[in-house]
Amino acid sequence: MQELITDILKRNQLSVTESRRKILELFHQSKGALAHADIEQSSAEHFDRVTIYRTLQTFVDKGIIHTIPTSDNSVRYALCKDECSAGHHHDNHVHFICDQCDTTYCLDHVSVPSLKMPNGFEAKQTDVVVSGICKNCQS
Amino acid sequence: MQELITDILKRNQLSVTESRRKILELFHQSKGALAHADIEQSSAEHFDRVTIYRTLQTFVDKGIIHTIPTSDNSVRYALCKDECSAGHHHDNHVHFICDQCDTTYCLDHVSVPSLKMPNGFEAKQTDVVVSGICKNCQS
DNA sequence: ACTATTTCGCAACTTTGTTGCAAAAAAATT
DNA sequence: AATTTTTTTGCAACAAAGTTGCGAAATAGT
Repeated sequence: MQELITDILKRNQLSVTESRRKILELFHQSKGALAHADIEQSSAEHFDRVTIYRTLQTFVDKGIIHTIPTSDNSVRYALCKDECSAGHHHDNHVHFICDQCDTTYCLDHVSVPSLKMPNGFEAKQTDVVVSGICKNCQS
Repeated sequence: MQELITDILKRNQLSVTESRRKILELFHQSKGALAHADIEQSSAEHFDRVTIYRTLQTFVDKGIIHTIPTSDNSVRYALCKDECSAGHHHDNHVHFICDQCDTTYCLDHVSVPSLKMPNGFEAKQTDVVVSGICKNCQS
């Protein structure tokens, strides 16, 4: 695991620091997306708030993670797939947010349908966020 | 115009106050969605920040406006269509945000496709936000 | 091992959103 | 139309979220 993490950082020309390794590891351990607060409250480790903000921004810039638009407008981040590269995200999959446990999933195998835009509108990116009950919360 | 505004407020059992009339009027004058800051910086009128927050929340509760999920996670509001009622929004249309002028449109005639969820996931609501170039920014 | 560069953590600050409460305005009542 | 009741407003104070500058510390390059 440690080697994978270090490798990802190096591939993206980032200095391998403890904060970056630990935060990236959190993403790899987590099933769903993480918010800034999730990382800050990570009991194992204490990270400075500013360091978290800067690390997340760096990862987004490098295409390691991407932000997920949520209906309650809170910022969440999830790992990108391999196709993403610096400055160029290809996250055309659907996101799912559970109403009960609030976990955010990337549904990699549900792809975004292409929609016909009205005259004059040119679509460049489509974000789809589905909410409902996830597989762990089904009674 | 004033009568329409007053009528909407009365239909929703809201006291007709100056702030509510003016803010609701802003929405009716605007082509796109409005953020809190747009209303606060409305040159014509000065509203207290707190009043704006509370008025927007009231309008959302009554089904007069709805929030739009954006990829940059800023909160925007737009007028609901007639079918919306208190506590029960029916905004299953697609939203469009222009990369250039940042205007947010409700594409009322583009409906949200239904997607097949993976086993165990139960979809309750689907939000679609398309970004690109709007009809006013085409060169 | 030493030097140059990058990153971190602290402090201070800005922006965004919330809560309690007295004053003002709107609605209901007489 | 005047008075009472209810609702809403605006202020202050606070809480949360995010940003910036800068010296100290850690990482990378030689």
